[in-house]
Amino acid sequence: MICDVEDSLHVLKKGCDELLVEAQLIERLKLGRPLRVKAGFDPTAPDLHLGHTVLINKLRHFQQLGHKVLFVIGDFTAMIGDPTGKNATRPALSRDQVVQNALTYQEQIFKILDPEATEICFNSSWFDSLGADGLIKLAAQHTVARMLERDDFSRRYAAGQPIAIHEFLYPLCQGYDSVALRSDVELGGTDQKFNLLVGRELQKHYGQLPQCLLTMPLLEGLDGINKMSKSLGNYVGINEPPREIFGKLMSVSDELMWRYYELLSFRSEAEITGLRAEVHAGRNPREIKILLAQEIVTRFHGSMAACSAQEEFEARFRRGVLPEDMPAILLNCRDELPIAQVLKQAGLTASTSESLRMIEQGGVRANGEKVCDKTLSFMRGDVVVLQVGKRKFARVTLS
RNA sequence: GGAGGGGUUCCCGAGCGGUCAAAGGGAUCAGACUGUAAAUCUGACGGCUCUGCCUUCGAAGGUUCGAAUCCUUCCCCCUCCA
Repeated sequence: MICDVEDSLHVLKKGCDELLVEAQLIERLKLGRPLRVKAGFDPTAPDLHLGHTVLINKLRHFQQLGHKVLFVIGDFTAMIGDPTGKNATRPALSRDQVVQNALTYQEQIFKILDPEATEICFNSSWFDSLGADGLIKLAAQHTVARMLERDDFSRRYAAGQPIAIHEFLYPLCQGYDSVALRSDVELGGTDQKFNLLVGRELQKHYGQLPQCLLTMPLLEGLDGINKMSKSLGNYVGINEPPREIFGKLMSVSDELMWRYYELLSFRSEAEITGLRAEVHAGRNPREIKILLAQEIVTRFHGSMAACSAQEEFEARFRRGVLPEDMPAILLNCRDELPIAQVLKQAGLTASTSESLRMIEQGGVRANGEKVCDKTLSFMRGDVVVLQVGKRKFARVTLS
């Protein structure tokens, strides 16, 4: 199972941003035992998105080399929230919610990871018993000056933005996870480097061999600028319906597509280089994007789903065909209801004002016909297929 | 504890008594075009019983014919000094 050290290292370093400290990792690989590879996830957002999978794919590499994955669910640290400039303490999740979210995680990560070589841990299990005195001892292991080295803190400090004291606890607690788990390696995004390093420091303080760290590049979201995150709404969730995943991936810019290939595709570097060459030679990037969308949908939903997602995409956006399964909405009305109301009540627009705007802009269709008359009304008993923009549909029945 | 600066519509950010539902940018949405939910261009972007009405500029009061803009109190943030 445990392969040649040099080969292992090559696989593990592929696509990674930084490996610290390489020499130490080599030493550990030479020990020939399965390494304890840690990665932490925040249970407040149980829906994993493609950004998370960059890391999970790397965990998979470790498993393929015979190592053990410690999948940490940060139910304790979630109360703090990783400092991101928002100084609001997140509400504590109930035990039930955390367990529920953890189950969702499992279901999702085991589409990539091997359950046999994965241990799921909740960090509340060691923090609950740490106590206030333990926390103070932990906090005594680090200084404010060191803490302010973190770029996020230093930037905010310099810009005169608030930093709440509890935010300092996050790196400490994440670091303490490594102590509690005696991790050999910790993975994280590049934005996690500071936290991962704190783990190393703390392990030394607690008399352990410091973990090695491996950072992975952050995946840009659909906008191509910010990192993929749920709160920014630029994400592709792996539990989303196949057609959504497919469509979102198709909406990525031609340039960003290559980034996604690098970080998400299981294709070899050679294959990807080949595809690039083809586009360079004149092949339509659209086709290459379809390949990517198919690969990703297949990974999470199977190849059947990928095929039908593609068919539907082509039908809808190239040929303008209405989708087969659109939400059926039943609205009550006394005798007649103006179209602006119908659109709002059917959830196709957020407000009547928006309905009217959409009509003005020519974005509304009723039974396939463009609606130009804002005063159009539907009568009780009418059944109408309404469309707003290219992506929102509903079959509305008035009763 | 003292002194000063600041809180504006989803975000950033102008406005500093009327012409302000509030410049500009970003995000978003719609349309055109296309190679796609790419790119580009155009437009929209508080709500409503929509040629008018209602609510919004940290909160509550007040001055005024009229306030995001002036005053008072309160809440919150930042900087410097202690």
